[in-house]
Amino acid sequence: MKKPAYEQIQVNKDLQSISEEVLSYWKKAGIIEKSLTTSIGDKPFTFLEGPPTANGRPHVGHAMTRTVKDTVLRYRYMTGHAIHRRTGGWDCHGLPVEIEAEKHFGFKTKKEIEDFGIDKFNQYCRESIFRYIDEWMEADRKLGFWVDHEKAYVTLRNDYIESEWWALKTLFEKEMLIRDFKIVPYCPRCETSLSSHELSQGYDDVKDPSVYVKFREKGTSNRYFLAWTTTPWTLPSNEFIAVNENIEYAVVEFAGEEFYVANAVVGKLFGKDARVIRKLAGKELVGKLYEQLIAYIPAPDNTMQVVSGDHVNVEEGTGIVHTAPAFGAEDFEVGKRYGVDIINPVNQSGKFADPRLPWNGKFVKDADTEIIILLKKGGKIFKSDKVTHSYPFCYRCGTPLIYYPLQAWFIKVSTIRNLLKENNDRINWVPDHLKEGRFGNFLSEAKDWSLSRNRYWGTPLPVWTCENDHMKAVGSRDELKRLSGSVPDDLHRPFIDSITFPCPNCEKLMHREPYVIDTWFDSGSSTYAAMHYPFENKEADLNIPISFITEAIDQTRGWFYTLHVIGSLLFNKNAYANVLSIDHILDEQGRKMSKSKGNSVYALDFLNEFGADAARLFFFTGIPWRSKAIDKKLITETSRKVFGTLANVYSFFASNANLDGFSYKGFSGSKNLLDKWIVSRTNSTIARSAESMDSYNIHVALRHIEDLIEDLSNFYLRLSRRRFWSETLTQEKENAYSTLFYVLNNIILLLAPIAPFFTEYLFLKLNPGSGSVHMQHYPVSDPALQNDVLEGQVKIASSILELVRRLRQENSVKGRQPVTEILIKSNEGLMTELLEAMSSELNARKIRFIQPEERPVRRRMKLVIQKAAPVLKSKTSGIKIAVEEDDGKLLSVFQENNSLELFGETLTDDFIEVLEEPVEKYAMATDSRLSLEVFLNTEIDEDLQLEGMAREIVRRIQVMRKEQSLQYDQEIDLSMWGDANLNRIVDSHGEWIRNETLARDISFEKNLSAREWDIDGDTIFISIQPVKR
RNA sequence: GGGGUCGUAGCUUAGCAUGGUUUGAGCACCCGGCUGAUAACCGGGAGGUCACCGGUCCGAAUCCGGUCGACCCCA
Repeated sequence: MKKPAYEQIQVNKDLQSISEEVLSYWKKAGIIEKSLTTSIGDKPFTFLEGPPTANGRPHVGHAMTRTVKDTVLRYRYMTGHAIHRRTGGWDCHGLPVEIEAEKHFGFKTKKEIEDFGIDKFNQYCRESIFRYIDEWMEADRKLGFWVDHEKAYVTLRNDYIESEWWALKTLFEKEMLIRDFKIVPYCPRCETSLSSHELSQGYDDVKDPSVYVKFREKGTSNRYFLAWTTTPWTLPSNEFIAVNENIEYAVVEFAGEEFYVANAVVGKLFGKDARVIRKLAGKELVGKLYEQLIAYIPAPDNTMQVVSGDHVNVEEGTGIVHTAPAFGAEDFEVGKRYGVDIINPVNQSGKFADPRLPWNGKFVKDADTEIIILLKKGGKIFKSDKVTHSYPFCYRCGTPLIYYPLQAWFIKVSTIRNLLKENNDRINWVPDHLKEGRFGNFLSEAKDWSLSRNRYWGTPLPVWTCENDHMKAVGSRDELKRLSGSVPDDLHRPFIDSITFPCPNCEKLMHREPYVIDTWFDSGSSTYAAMHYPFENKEADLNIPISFITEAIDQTRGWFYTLHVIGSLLFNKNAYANVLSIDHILDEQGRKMSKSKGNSVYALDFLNEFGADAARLFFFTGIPWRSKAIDKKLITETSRKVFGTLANVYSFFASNANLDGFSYKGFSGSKNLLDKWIVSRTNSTIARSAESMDSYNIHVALRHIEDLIEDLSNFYLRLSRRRFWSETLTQEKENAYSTLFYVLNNIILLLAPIAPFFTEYLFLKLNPGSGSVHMQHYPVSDPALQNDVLEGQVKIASSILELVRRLRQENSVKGRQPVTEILIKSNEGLMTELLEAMSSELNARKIRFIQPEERPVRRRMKLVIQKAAPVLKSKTSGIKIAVEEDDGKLLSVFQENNSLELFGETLTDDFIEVLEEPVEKYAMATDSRLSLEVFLNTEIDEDLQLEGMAREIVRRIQVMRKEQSLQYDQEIDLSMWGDANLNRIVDSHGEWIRNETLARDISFEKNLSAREWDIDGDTIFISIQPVKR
């Protein structure tokens, strides 16, 4: 026997085993390598992987971003793009890694780390960051994420670090990288400052003291400046109080004392008892002096005065702001402006470290209460309370942050805001509101980037200084070697720390500034550092702007931002051209996933449960940039709908094609109208799908493809089935096969970027030995094959079918029972051929399009009782009878005059409604949208009934054939007997029955192997015997 | 406090840019049917103040303003 061309499949095979089968095929055939190293076109397209850190397990959100990346890349491959930089990347440095290491060793302070040894500590960090690398790889494999992991960039490599050194030196020489004293958000536990993006991740609501403090005006006995603070521990460091020159202030007498406050808050603070003595402008307060509040540490010269500050407002507090230059950015600026010494009794662990203070040694926040009690005793508190407000915490260790003066290195991002905005104009944001919204606003307010970290595991800052404070930035290993004579094998701390060299200016020994840099600078450098630019590769090889990046929404202020800043600074252009930002996946209850809640779903578990293709489909169900909850039912349902249907269609195709010995040799068109239609639908879907994919609306593409699958299965195939059953392989049947193949194959191609496993599986069944679906060209729509008129016609046709089905249902006329007549009223006619294609479904002797006036309806009037009765009173029932039993005469009067005189009453259309109902025998259904009306003649005469019975019998025989697993072309001997009028059925429809069931002849001989059937109350025995060949 | 996104049936949602008859689907539910793809499929039913209020307009789910609620970002 000839081997069938199309391998039959198990229709309900689970996706997981399909995946495994495909994975082993890919491996065996080297498909992945081929795809990574070749292309089917040379249009340029560049990708950049946003590097994760592999010290945590990949969860379902990672699976989603990776799916989006993969889908776009597969699509670009299929559209003839040569994809550059299709490699992975791993982010290695940073505080989170160090925190893990500290936990491991049980360290609580930096001193413990240093005593232990930075080399050993960093060695542990280096190992720990790849703790889950195997799980990441396995998840990527199962997900089908095709990137080159072997060429992945790794931010801890010397080459990567060296590129960053080049960048930092470049910035240093442009004076964009500077050292300054600044008040920074600072974690006293980690003993490091935090960048604004790190800061932003740690805000939380917290209860803090809310204290109104009385600063006594110098030279008065009872007049005070009233200031508000939530950080009492900063009060010993108070040096100024600030007012806004443009605000109106008042002097208020209250409980025997006088207070300066903003006029706007008088009522809020003092209630009705307040007596305003006088009002004055903020300007008049500036320069007034006051007495030091807490005098353990003497006030420096030039302090304890009222100063002016634009940041002061009346929305919170009193309009008078306590100013401690050591602990606030704006406060620090004031101190700088007045050139005063700073009172900073707090050490870098966040503890008071001044023996003059009674609370010396305490953590600042723990000293709050003691300070408040002290002030209360001194009568220096007006009011003390608690307030809940949002306060920053260390996003890793949870310690409350403090603002603290540190020497630090900055990139002066605030000076290039305009450049950042200009470059942003060149970026295509998806969704586009981010461009001007969240991202754009952030750029407009870009802050200087605090780059340095007093930590260990990170890219070392390549700046050396000498005791005369000369500075030297080093931009490469070679340069370092020239300067110092040696370069360590590992550029990390502590090895780099011991490298010194004489100052080019003063010959004094230069030491490296002891910092590592913000890890966000690492990942933001991937555009060039991943390629060891400029030491290897030219700028053109970097392909900046990168064509496409995508990550989750949180990267708007993270990686998207740092890439953009660095791209603007170093290359004066946008780092990427298209960026897709997706939202998070929530748990089944719609809650955010988090470690602390323990509700995280891990990528591998998710993939194992549903299969990669189902998971991937789910990621593109709904809008990717809107968060969505995991919905198990939805996942299985969508997957069944798409893959189950395609498997069924394929199975139908394969079994019939094999029977006929059909094999596909290209699509050359078909004259059959349904063929033309599904081909048209295919081509319009291709066009829509490609357009959506090009604009990164992958979910829209998927929706179009799903619609096509629905049309193929539930309309095209349903109506075309009979064409595949004819005896021999005619040209007409050949066309049907090649059409079905063409459509199915195109659907597989369209779906390939989204569901790589299942499509590969079916593609290879359809095209044995053809390598891989993922290396085919994405379909291109042919406008010549699109036919909008035809698509519109089929919409009407399918609506007619639905209406007829409904009518049959409502009138208990089975689908198999032929009817005499179906009448259709439609504004638009229907092509005859289309009608013919539908005829077996419609199952009517006659189908006729009619004019509006031919509609078999009768009009009659109805009295609207609710409205009429109150007016007509006792005449109501008489009029009701007259109107409703009208034989048409009254109606024609009413239609002519729009009113009717009856029993001395005038009935207008307020009271009378004209109804239409089908005349006897007919049932009516309408589709108002397409303005269709369908009438079904429900009268079944004996002749029709016999035919219906014949059909019922045929169906039973087909079931028996199937139960006996007969081949479709197996002939049978048939015998039947029972109480139905079998003789007459066989007389009139025997020939047809024999044809349909491949029965050689029909007998009425009783036979023990017969099966008993009940058909609408009649009992019939049927027996079939395969004919031996 | 500022900014952004969103609010349509029990759930998931389409439609909204370019306003136009009764806001479409799918799931779930109930009723019925089909059976040479069959753990598939079809028909019907019930379920909507399109968050609320106001404005523009002949006409608003759609445009404008405000309110409320959810989520996110910033301070």
